[in-house]
Amino acid sequence: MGWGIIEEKGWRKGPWTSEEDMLLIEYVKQHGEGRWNSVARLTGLQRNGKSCRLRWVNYLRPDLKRGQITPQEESIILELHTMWGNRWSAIARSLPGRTDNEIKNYWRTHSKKKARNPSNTAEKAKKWLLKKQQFQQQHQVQQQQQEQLQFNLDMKGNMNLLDENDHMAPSISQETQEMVSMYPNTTTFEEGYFYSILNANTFAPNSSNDETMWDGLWNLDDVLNNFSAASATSKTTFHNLFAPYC
DNA sequence: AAAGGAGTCAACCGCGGTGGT
DNA sequence: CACCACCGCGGTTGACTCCTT
Repeated sequence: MGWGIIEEKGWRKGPWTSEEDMLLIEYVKQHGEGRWNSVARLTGLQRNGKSCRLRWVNYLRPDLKRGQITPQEESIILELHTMWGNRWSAIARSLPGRTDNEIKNYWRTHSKKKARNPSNTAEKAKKWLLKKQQFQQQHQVQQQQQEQLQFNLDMKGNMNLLDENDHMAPSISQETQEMVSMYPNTTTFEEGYFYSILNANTFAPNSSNDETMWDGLWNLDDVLNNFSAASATSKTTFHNLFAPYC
């Protein structure tokens, strides 16, 4: 690729030096982000606009988060990639402090691991979303029937009617009934479903001992971390993510 | 300890979109 | 409308580091 060389138009290529970084930071301080092609002219930096923008966006920006991707971020990346595919910049916008390049690299690294691993995360995610849809449909039917029941009760003013109508319980799947009845405090699909798999172990953990962090996402420990350990942030994040698609 | 392979990350390239002239 | 410059995005590459044998 020719690292550290001067190309024909006079632009430097390859790794950035600390001096170059300082020049670029100073430029952004004075002029703000953008107009990257002016950087060379105004600072004497021998880098083209593209290179400057990339360096700033991926490395020098002060709001960048350093360090490893957290399990929460990991779960968001997984879900968003399931929905949006390789739209790294869109995914990055949902993860403050992370860059598209970082997420892309992370995904590639972990998808390589997954390629060698027989368990299929994408399939699991699809199943998960499908179950969510089924749950929502069934829950909607249930709610409608409950509203109808309440309406009847109100009309007749007879509370005893409740018992008589018990046999008319909505015909939801056994799985969903369990989910709702066993975890009455759950108010969302995510909570109910993940609590349910804690018991039912729907996605049986892969027997391989060498599971990666990526696969670990679907293991119960992470389910607990993400949804049941009073992680309001996590729940809110998921609600925000899914709300536009519901 | 050394060599080779695997993993990680920064940076480049090409392409398409957008806005100005 | 056409052209051009700029910008942003996704794919890819290569250097460096870590791990395994």
